[in-house]
Amino acid sequence: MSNKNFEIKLNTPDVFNLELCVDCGQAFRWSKTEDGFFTGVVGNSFYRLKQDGNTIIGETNTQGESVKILNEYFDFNRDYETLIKSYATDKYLEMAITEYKGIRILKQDSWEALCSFIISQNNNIPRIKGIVERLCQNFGEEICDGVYSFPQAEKLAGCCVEDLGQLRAGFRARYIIDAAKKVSSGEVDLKAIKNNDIEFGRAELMKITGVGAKVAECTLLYGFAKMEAFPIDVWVKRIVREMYPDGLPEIITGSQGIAQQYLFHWRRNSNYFNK
DNA sequence: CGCCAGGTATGAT
DNA sequence: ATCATACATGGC
Repeated sequence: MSNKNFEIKLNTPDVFNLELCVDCGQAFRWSKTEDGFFTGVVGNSFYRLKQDGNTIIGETNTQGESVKILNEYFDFNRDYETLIKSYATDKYLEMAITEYKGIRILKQDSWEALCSFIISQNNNIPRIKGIVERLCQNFGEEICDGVYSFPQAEKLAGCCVEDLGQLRAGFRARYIIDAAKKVSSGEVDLKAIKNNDIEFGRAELMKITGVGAKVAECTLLYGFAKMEAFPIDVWVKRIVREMYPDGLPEIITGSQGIAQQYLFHWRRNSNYFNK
């Protein structure tokens, strides 16, 4: 590919860790290469990124505003330093942050997030990535050599379950199609979800077969940047039961989703739990 | 091989 | 309303 190189200087490098951001179970299109770069697709652009202290070294296939796009994607204007300071008053959040500082909630495409988290249900992360990759390979547009965009809802709306057989998505295939049909027809209005409160979004998304409370929360958090969304999966269930039997700490109110990401990753990966 | 995975739909109490 | 079970597939 004909690469365009760029650099991003981070104002607060201590609250950004590229590897943690793209590999903490919130996005499924990034992978690490032998040379320490992370490759992935944002919108219709392919990126190769590497963090070196306060610098992100980048390459992309498209001419354009990569820096601006990634500033938005990584949500660099959000003040994580202040947030993390307030979280540190809670014992367990403090432990999670100490070990995994640098996690941020990415601002992903709404439809991609919805579709990805439909696929995520009762599934494991490596396999989710595989299904998403096959979905892109089979139904997306080739944006550079062997790299495909995430397919539009309109494209999938015309598919039947058999058409998705190659994905090996199992029982989730019909859910993907139902979502594609309802989103492309406007029966589920993603723009309206963006512009309305979270309760509206919950009700709207749960019109889709295969979207329950958990997938709806994930979509609202990762696909609509609604930081008050709080997905409860098996790991968060565990941590609530073990650490917060009497309720979550008050300080996370308004940014529960961010706290959730730290706790999720910590509970799932930390040796503190002697996994 | 068996248990489990960033759950949800469905049907039975 | 709450609870049990099936669900496709494959990671570990």
